[in-house]
Amino acid sequence: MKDTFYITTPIYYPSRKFTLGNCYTTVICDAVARFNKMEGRDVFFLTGTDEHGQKISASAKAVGKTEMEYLNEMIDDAKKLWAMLGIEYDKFIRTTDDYHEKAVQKIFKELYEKGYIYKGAYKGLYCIPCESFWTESQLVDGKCPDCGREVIAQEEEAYFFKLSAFTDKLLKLYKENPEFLEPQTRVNEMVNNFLKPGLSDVCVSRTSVKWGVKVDFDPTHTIYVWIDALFNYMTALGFKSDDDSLYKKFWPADVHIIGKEIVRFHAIIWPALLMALDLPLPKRIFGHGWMLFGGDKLSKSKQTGLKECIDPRILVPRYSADAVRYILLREIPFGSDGNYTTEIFLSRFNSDLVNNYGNLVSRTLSMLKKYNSSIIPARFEEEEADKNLIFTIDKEIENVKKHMKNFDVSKSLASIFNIFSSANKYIEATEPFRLAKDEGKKERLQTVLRNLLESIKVGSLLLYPFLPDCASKVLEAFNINPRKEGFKSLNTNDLPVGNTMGEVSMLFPRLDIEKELKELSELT
RNA sequence: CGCGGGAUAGAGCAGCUCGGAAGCUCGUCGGGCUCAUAACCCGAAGGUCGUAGGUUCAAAUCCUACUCCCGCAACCA
Repeated sequence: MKDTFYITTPIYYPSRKFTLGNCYTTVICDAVARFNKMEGRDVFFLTGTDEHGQKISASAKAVGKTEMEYLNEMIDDAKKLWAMLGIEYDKFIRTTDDYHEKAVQKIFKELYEKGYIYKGAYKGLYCIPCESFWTESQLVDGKCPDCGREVIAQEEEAYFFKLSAFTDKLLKLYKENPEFLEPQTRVNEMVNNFLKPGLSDVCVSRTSVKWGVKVDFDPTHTIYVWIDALFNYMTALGFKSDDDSLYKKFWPADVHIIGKEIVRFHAIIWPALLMALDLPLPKRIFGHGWMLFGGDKLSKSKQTGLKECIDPRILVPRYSADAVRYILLREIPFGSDGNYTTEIFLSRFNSDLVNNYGNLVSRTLSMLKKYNSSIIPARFEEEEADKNLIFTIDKEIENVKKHMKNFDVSKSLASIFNIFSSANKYIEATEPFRLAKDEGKKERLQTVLRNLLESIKVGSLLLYPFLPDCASKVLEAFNINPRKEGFKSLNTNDLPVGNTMGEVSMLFPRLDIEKELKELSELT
């Protein structure tokens, strides 16, 4: 039986249109999912939306729509966005899906029956006109952050989950499984901030929130976010439904990729809930950093008023999905934050995609056509420069595999582009354009061309999970279908001698950065 | 003394675990090449490695104190 690989994005909250930040997480997952498919695993890639809670009701109301009308439009937009970016998910779960709601009710009841959920009182600061509870820190000048009116201390009946019972078990989990939560710095944060002081029980139902899943044995209560949202990772596979074959096949998840702001819920509440039900825990949780825009996190409320044009709905049609995927995957270092500006985006586009990769493909195929009628040549005697190139390629293949085990997409891309860069240097070292002028150097010329083709083939295969469109285009010229063949040709010596190479049209057009900056600023 | 991360060339970063001649990418300047999308290759300039002390033959790296920036701080999606 094939290895399985189950990977998830968080379920995003559609209270506003999705941002480049949401795209970041999703594109990482897509690249990791595709990479694992290429390595031959049976992959299941889940994404979706968290559709309950007060804010959804409020957002719907603000535009004069019912919750479902509003949500359907948002989800439609989200799915279009994922299609635009080439996201190939296997399932899109919505927490308003019928099967999910039913499963959540069963899970809630089971936790209650096992004694992990009990009834208590939720105390908070309440704004009567907004019907919302706020915490001390959320208040603006001591008033409701939404409407600016006075809040009053109030309490309501609520169910609580006995999170406090899991402090030691979680400490043990982190200690025994250093891979469970990464990067390591997130573990320190969790341990120092939450586990060492001891966990408190968390509120898992509300009577004041109406838009959500009802507690079936106590319908004045709505199940609050934790249990509703976190269990999507299992209900999406049919957990607690009539057909749980996917659940049996894929759970536990190989990795939940999440943003660092929700590490706490995934690394503390989620495993505790699963422990309470004696269910297997996800194998790994990876909390990535943020894409910063001029030093700020792109919160949904800050979308407007930015100088940069950061709307993927504008950037993708203008520069291609691959270009946007590239900047997202390349610019943010492993696990920490990274800066985004339009200049960085455009300059990486030109220097990496156009000059390094695009131009390498273009100059190589042009020489092959001129000097060898586009026919794939054989290798003859190997020289020092050839050995160095092949050595670099073999080394980088291993590096990419190693980095991808740790979800380090940025370093993986750096390794891949090092192959292209080495190939460009190899051209200078071997000067095939000069060899072509000397009849006696025909074999040498063929060897050089062959090595260049192998470099491009290997680099493009590795690149496919990250930039599927341009890589497919190049691989097509080699008559390779990555979807079918995976990494079968991931070596430097299997191109069939005598086959004719296909043509590759320009992969990325060179951009005039000044002009683009000007035009983009006019769009915003 | 709440917790964590950061401060290294004009910009963005690596190096710090296990001290031993300061590195990468982009930008700038000079040169080369001509197969290529004015691209590619080579070279150069540019840094008191946040500040002040300490340990050491030797500190970006270890220790102490301090300054500044960022995130988190419990029901925030």
